[in-house]
Amino acid sequence: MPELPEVDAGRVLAERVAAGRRILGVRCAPDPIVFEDPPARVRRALLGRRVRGVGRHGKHLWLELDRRPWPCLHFGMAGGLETPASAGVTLVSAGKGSRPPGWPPRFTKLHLTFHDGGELVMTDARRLGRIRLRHDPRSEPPISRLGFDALLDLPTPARFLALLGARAAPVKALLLDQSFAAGVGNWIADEVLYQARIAPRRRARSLSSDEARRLRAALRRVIRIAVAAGSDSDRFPRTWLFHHRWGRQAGATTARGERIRHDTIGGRTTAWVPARQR
DNA sequence: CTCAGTGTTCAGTG
DNA sequence: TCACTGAACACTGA
Repeated sequence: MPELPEVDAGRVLAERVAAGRRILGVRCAPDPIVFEDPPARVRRALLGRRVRGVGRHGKHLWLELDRRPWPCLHFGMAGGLETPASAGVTLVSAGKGSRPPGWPPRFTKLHLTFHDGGELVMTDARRLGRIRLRHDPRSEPPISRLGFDALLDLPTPARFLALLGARAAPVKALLLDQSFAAGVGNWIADEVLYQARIAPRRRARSLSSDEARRLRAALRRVIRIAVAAGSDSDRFPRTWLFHHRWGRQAGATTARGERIRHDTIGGRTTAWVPARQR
């Protein structure tokens, strides 16, 4: 679930299910990797609290409770939020006390139940996600170390150009750097570079002001459209590289028939189109 | 059985 | 010291 649009979809889900509700049940999986704090402390912090709202910065999400500390969630490579409805399970005349099949889901790490019967679950099969308690998430690591939120705090074109000028890394690596733009992950970085027509190995400081302008515009467009689609990739425009990048060895091509190349840049598999990106 | 993957961290390098 | 790179982490699914 991890790039900004999917985390924001999680924020919307949590807002709908949890905001204004009191937490009546807390179940923590015995997982010392995902839980930064002992489950007992997490439980004590959450039980009986009312959820005031849900915050997000980049790929980090947190619940704002009526008392601190607050739980902060990061979803790693494979984590996510679910409710019985979002899990595709329908409650139809289930017997008293019975649970819908497949609920709670496999790989559940944190399971919250609310006074109105709602439920919220964080899952993480790969265990690269984290659950931590913070008194003021925005002012404490790791969230305090993040750069601008790619949806809510995009710098002005002039400021964006200045930020690029300070960096020698390949622009692909810079886009993945969360202390630069919080929320951008591997597919968004590739999509943005494709739409901006900039080659991923270009050094950030080598971009012209026009290229920087295109990069910023593409970043804003991709993030906004993906968020507006509720992170449902079936609703992303068919022209996006996203839909074509996976065709690996079969000789993948874009919707316009251009060859897609796969290289490792910034430590990640990078899909790009040499015919279009310079 | 092997390997890639919507991520982050940290040791090593220049 | 700063910046950047690549391996490590952990586990599923192709």
